Amino acid sequence: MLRTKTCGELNASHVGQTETLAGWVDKYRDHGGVVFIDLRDRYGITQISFKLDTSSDIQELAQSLRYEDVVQVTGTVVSRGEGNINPKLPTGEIEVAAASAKLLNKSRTPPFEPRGETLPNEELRLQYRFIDLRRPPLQRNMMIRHKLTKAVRDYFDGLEFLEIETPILGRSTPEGARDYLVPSRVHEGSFYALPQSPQLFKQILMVAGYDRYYQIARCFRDEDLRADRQPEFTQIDVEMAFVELEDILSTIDGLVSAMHESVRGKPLPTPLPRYTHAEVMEKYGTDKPDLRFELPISNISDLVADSDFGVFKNTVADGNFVRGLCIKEAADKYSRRVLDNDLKGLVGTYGAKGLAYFKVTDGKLDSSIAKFFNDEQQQAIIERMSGEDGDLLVFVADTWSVSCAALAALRNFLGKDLELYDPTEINCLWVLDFPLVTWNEDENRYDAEHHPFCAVHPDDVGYFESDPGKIRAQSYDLVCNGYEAASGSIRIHDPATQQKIFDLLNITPEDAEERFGFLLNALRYGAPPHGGIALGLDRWVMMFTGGENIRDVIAFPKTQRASDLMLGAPSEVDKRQLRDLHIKLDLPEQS
RNA sequence: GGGGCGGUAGCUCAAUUGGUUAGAGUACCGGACUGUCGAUCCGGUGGUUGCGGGUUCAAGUCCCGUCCGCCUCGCCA
Repeated sequence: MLRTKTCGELNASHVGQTETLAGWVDKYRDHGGVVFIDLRDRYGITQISFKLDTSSDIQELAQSLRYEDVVQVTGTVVSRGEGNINPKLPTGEIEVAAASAKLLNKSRTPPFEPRGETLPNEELRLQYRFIDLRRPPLQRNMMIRHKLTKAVRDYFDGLEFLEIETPILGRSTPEGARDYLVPSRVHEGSFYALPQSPQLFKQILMVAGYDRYYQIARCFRDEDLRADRQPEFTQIDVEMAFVELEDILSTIDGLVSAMHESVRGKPLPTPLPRYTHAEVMEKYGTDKPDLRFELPISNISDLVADSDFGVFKNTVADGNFVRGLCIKEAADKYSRRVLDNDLKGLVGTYGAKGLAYFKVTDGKLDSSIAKFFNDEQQQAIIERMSGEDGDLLVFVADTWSVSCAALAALRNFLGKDLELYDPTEINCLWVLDFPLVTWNEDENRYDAEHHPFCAVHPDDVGYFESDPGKIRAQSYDLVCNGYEAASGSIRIHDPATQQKIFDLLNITPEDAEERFGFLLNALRYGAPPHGGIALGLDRWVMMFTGGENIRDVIAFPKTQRASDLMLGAPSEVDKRQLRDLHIKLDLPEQS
């Protein structure tokens, strides 16, 4: 070893010992006769002092050290003594008085310094990811990620789950997200697809008798990116046989609690609260509400159907909805300009045509449109929304889905802007009873809400012919801090029911055989009842680190246009490679 | 595909209504300094203002196009 200790572990108890450290120059302070180097590794920072009269041959080296040089230092651990202690460092009571030192590697002047408080733009950080990753905040994120995955493995190991890997080179299925394709050299003109998830494999593992499976699985989806979405990401993938919905939920309750304990030192209270899909859509306008704060949506459609305010009245008459939020003590928080521009603009991105608002003043509504509502209507609205003087009431009048999307977005904005919650809290809830299918207006057919292998709620089997939109699925989402943090379902385990679903989704038996034949075939050979779930590991790490960006919890993430700025990927390839694959490019004309 | 924000020294930023030689901090280079920890002090180097056009006596600034990064709508079974 080139070191005897790390830069984070020396303290007053080591005084007098001779130790060797190795690390990066985090900071240098050259006083002529004495040079101080803050030596950094991922364990911490230790100050090295070079007294230049003691040994002249290290003088030149000590004074030549610059940011990010890699050095090895041997010396005596000495107490810094009164007045020289640095309380900001865990190692601040001591320093290593260098007796000898060796430059292990000189660094070019780095484009930015890991210790800097102001970060350079993200383009540069991604290009020099190896320097960005030296920053203590990112190192901390990687450590939290490690802790979480270890907690996951320990938890499942304790329950006799097997960790089983599934292929990366798979087969394309037209449903769902766009696939990443890999051309086959051997099979001319054919392509593998990278897995969007190990969904079909894990079901087949159940048929194969591996009744408790998990995997920390890489998944790939060729869709546009977001702050919480990368083209390649990691799922904690779980499947269990001989279980019912309740068993999955309680297993995952335990997992999430164990994850929380591993990072935060204490378990989460379980069982985690449960809501129905209908309930959260009504109350929060989204299937992934952030319940670190309340701020519920109220529906006042019935109260304003007969008002003189045309917008509200006509909306209700068209069978649509007037819904809104009561923002406590916010009457003076947002100016008319902010309401009319910023907040209206916010709901506008979700299709809302306007944002109506009132202040509650002297027990009445106060705004330019208040005159269209009589006393009785005003009182009813205030009462419905539990309004009090000083509150701000805001409304969106639109279709159900637009009012949901707009108010959910507004609610999230307000929660953050008004600091309605503790940002370090981890708040989880289950959302149950999703609809099995949703009507696709464009394609004139039903689409699977979760995926086509999802079992039906036993009470709703009767709706297949009468009203498929009413069928509830045996599916469940785990929502955490407003993110979809896990999603799963009990699966269909007999081919006949599976075909019934395919019929509903307009997938013919021939289509089904073509696309999922291998699964259908497996189901015919003794498939046990089974179900599972997948957790988005990156998002969980992000929540536990308190971050809002998934790139900060992935060692080598991609940009919004899915490129790796460090690697320069994707890249063009050699003509010969294309020839081997029988691929000819047909690129759009460059202007 | 749509909307928004950004790109000026290695880095973080500034630059009035379009007007002198594009500045500051930091880094870097040289010098001074024996107790600093954002060390300090003195001096210096460093610019294709993302790229390409255009308007103008004059463009970092205005116009058109384009590239890159971020946020977002659509998209993500």
